Amino acid sequence: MVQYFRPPLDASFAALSDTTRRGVLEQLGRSDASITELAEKFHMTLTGMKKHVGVLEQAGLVTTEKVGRVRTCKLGLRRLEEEAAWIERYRQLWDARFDELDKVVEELKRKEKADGRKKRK
Amino acid sequence: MVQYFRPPLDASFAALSDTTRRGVLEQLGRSDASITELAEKFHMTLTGMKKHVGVLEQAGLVTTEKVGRVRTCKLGLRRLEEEAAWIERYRQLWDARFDELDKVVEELKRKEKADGRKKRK
DNA sequence: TAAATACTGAACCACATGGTTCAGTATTTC
DNA sequence: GAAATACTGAACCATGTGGTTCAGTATTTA
Repeated sequence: MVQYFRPPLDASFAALSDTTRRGVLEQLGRSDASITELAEKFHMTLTGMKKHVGVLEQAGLVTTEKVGRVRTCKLGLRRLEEEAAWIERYRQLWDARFDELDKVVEELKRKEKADGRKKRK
Repeated sequence: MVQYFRPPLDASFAALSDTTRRGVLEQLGRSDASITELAEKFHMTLTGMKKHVGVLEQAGLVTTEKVGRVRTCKLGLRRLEEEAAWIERYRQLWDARFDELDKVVEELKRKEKADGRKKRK
């Protein structure tokens, strides 16, 4: 819970690596909610949900405000831009890498053919 | 390390939540590498790197093959499509949500003005 | 065949995670 | 003012994480 400092991408990807927390984000995308409401929706104790919200808050994905006895949770400022960008970059790398491998395979096939011809000659 | 079963998004986001592992993916995007090579590049013991590769492998992000005494690591089949899609969907939710809030704020401002006029009347 | 290389598995460490219960405190509500 | 509500913090639990060391095994190389 303390999590003194983690690179932001580490923290947000870690926050996203739990089904419940992704669900909470989706829920908050539809409407703000109190800890109690979230705990009920996700079949969990208040304390348990509070911890999840804490993780999301640390990652900048959620902000909360307590008014009276109710703490209301909303989406935070982080819009997953860096995360989307990292993944996009990776996908480009991946595509390039597999294209390259395809070329190598093609090259091998061509050589094989040439070899076959040589041998047959 | 065992990780019997985790929803795929859980596993891949968890795999991405570590700087070293993201680095390994970027490296493998440039060229395949042995465990030893990766361990050196990331200043870590062989055993330590082997664990990271294990996590990436479980998440489908890396595949490995051992030939002789060398285990070679390459990018796996998972291209982060579901991950990109989840994040994209979230960003749309986020935008919609904040547009909505903007409207609410506008509405409040308009009412305030109207109230002001009433009181002054 | 001896030595070097490359990995592997077990065991350990400190700390994080995802949950719980229990015992509060602060705020409403009746 | 008593009771209900909403949260909070501490403590606990089992398991996971990110690393290590140490003691192997298997494969090359000289």
